[in-house]
Amino acid sequence: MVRTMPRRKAEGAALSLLEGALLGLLHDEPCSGYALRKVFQDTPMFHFSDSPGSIYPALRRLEGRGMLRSTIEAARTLRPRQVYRLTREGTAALEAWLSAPVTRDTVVRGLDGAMLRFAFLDRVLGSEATAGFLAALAREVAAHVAGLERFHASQARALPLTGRLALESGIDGYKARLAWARRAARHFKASRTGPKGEDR
Amino acid sequence: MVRTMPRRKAEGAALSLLEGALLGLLHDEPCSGYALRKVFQDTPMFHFSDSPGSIYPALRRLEGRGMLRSTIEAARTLRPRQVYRLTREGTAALEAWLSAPVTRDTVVRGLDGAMLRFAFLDRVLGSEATAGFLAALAREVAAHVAGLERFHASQARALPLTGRLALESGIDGYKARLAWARRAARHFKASRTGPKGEDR
DNA sequence: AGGTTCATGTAACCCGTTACATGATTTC
DNA sequence: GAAATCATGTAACGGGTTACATGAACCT
Repeated sequence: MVRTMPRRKAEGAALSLLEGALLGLLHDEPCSGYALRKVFQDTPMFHFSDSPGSIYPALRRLEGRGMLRSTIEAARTLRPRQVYRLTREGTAALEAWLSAPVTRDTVVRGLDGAMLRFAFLDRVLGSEATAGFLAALAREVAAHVAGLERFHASQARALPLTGRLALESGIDGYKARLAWARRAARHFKASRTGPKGEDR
Repeated sequence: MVRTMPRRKAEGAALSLLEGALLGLLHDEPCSGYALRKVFQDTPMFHFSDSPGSIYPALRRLEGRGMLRSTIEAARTLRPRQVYRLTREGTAALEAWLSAPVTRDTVVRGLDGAMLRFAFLDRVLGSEATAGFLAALAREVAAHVAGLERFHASQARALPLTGRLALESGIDGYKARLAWARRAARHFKASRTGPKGEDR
């Protein structure tokens, strides 16, 4: 009676943040799992676990899904490195992930995913798409801020002090992101470049 | 760098964010799983999944750990509500979770957990502890901002444009949180109250 | 010779999400 | 009497974290 449907395993094959980050980094340049780990270790921007238990399985999964191909390099040196590179499908998946529309949900679920996508956008999809992304992000963040402020206006006195302050903190954070998005849009337009094609 | 903590090896039984949120809400007032779900649904501050698949199992787990006790309030209406309330151990666990020191890790792992804890702090631990929390948070966030700015200064020109902008966005966000924490500390001191609740 | 870095993995657990499922009660 | 809401659950899955494990190479 339990249907055990194919789950949401549809063709979309949405990427997790970690998977998106891996594909994005590998788009910039092919490298080994260890090198990716290092990036996570000493890059303060996006904190994924730098432990092998997350990266290696994720790489395997992506390879299993046909998005990555790995070749063992440095065969002579007895310290083999397994270097991963994007396949066409991998590139397609990355592009799909990056071009997913910025919706209310993107904002509500926290901006981390949006910022991660942004960090890869121009090199994969070009400046046009990046500008569009920023515009959409600004729009949605502004809408969310408005919503939060409505909530604040109507509920503030019903909330306990710390609850109210915590809410205000959230509003402040989103406002900062909004200001940034607008500034980045200007800043970004200043240096228009075509989509860099480094693949192959 | 700094290794993370031994996690939940011992009886300490660290709480997940969801569990902390549930205990915090139930500390304010006992209620049913459905009511908690509603809170998650229409409170924009902290978005947990409002689906039953997360809340009910979590409540069960907490009950199994002796932190909650549930009573069925069906009475006349033939629609039984299972009302959860904190036990002494639950209160203790909540207090322990809230009094965990604010460390570098607290900040690096994203401020969501910190803000969630803050939202419950004064009603559980009183204003003294809340003030201390804000001070510690400001200290750690300031340190993290400094670290990010060092990284920015040294790496900015090595980063691609969007990468650099994303980093700056992160810095902006933390700065907003820092300003908030300092403001909240003042604001908060303005209305000192003793720890609310039945501890007297 | 011994510690650190390079480099890759496995095993177990936890738990959040999605989807499925049920049935009573209120509301239009 | 249909739709929405109240109210509670289970099954299955994915995947991130922790911890354990191995071994070569490099530096001192």
